[in-house]
Amino acid sequence: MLTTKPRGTNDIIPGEVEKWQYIEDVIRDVCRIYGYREIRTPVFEHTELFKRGVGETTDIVEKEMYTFKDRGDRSITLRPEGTASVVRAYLENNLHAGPQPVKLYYIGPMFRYDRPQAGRYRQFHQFGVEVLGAHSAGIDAEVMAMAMEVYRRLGLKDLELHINSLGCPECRPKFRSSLQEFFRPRLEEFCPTCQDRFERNPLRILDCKNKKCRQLAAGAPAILDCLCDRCAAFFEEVKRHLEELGIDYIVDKNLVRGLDYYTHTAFEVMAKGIGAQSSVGGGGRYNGLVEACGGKDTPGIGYALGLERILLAMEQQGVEFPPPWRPDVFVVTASPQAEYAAFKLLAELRNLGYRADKDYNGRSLKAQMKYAGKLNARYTVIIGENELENGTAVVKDMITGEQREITREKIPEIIGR
RNA sequence: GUGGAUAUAGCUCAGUUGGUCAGAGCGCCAGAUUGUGGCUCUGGAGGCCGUGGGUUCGAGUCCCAUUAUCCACCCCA
Repeated sequence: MLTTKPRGTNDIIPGEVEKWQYIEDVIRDVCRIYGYREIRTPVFEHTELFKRGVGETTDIVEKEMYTFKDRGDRSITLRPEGTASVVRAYLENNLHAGPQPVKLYYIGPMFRYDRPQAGRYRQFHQFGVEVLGAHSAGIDAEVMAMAMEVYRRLGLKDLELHINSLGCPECRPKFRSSLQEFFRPRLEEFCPTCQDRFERNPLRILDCKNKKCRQLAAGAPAILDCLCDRCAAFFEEVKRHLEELGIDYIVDKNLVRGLDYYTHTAFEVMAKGIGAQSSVGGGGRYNGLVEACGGKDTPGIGYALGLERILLAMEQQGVEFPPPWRPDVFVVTASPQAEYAAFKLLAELRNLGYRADKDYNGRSLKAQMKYAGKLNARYTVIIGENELENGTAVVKDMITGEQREITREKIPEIIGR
């Protein structure tokens, strides 16, 4: 127990963490270019926020939240996703009082009590963006374009962008009831889950993975056929914007986001070959959410991707990562008397900005060289009794094996930069 | 929450139908005549064979439970 991490969590250790840093760097670059600014919210919130913001009927709220009472008897929940917190922060910090829209992004850990499997963990990491205070097809397309740009820069290929429209509070209820009419005659034949969904959330029956349900739902009315004129026009505009950018998409009428807050655009990005959990990101418009959280009627759209899944996909596709860390210089002592001189030289090299290191385990010269080789040091600088007397050092190129004795001030001339 | 598979040194794994079965490779540490890495050779450290019961004269090797991991369902990132 003492040496075992909690189920579904992961250590990201040196060698691995560099990949994460690389991905995060790419993400932050894209955010800068697109005008999104970072927001950091607490990893835990009042439970009520997620119940409201994510939806009482969702699996997340019903069975996946890490909820506990703190010492003040408040119900606290580790965030299962990012949108609710961002909306809360938008309201609490009066970001709606500034210029609109507000374009935000976040990167950080999320928590869901789920059974772990490939690409799914109890603590996982998401990058997400939220745009509050804008309702236009252009911004919807921008969010999707930005997501695709992140994937592109990371070198991911063969991704599919699925899009759909969920309508608005005007046309959704009509669609909902026509769906129910369609399902009602053969309701008993659906899986228990879908029967349960029938009243609470008939839209979700559309993306049930159960074969039988899929067959039964085959001829179901499509939301796209039930959209009101304004919603239909908006969806066309979104598609037109994507086309202008040359972004391929697949209209997927079975793509749904279950909650009432979700409106209009919904999208999801799929990757093959990373296991059953093939979604590497998804998002959509939520024009009802801010109001549901106690604010004024404010349009919003967001998107999130899972860093673990991105990493899986990158590794599966054989994407090259930047080379790992290595010292520029490794300072070696050829005699115990040289210890202080070596220690001081090390400090000087670091002051000059070199990635420099030395041995601290009292190793022999040979072992120090071996160690430097293991660390993949570019150069070694050796100081022994001779060099102490002469005020010099031996600089050795660890790739060519060449070495020469020079005065210590000239070391930068040899090793460059 | 449901189902399947797996659990032997830091890592990847061997261990036959229960009776020297506690091993190999890699990694780690140290040497190969006294100031030098990457190749080679030699040696060393390191395992309560996931944990707890049971069967047996005797169990990594069979049975049960438990925990963890992996994969899938559900759902999602």
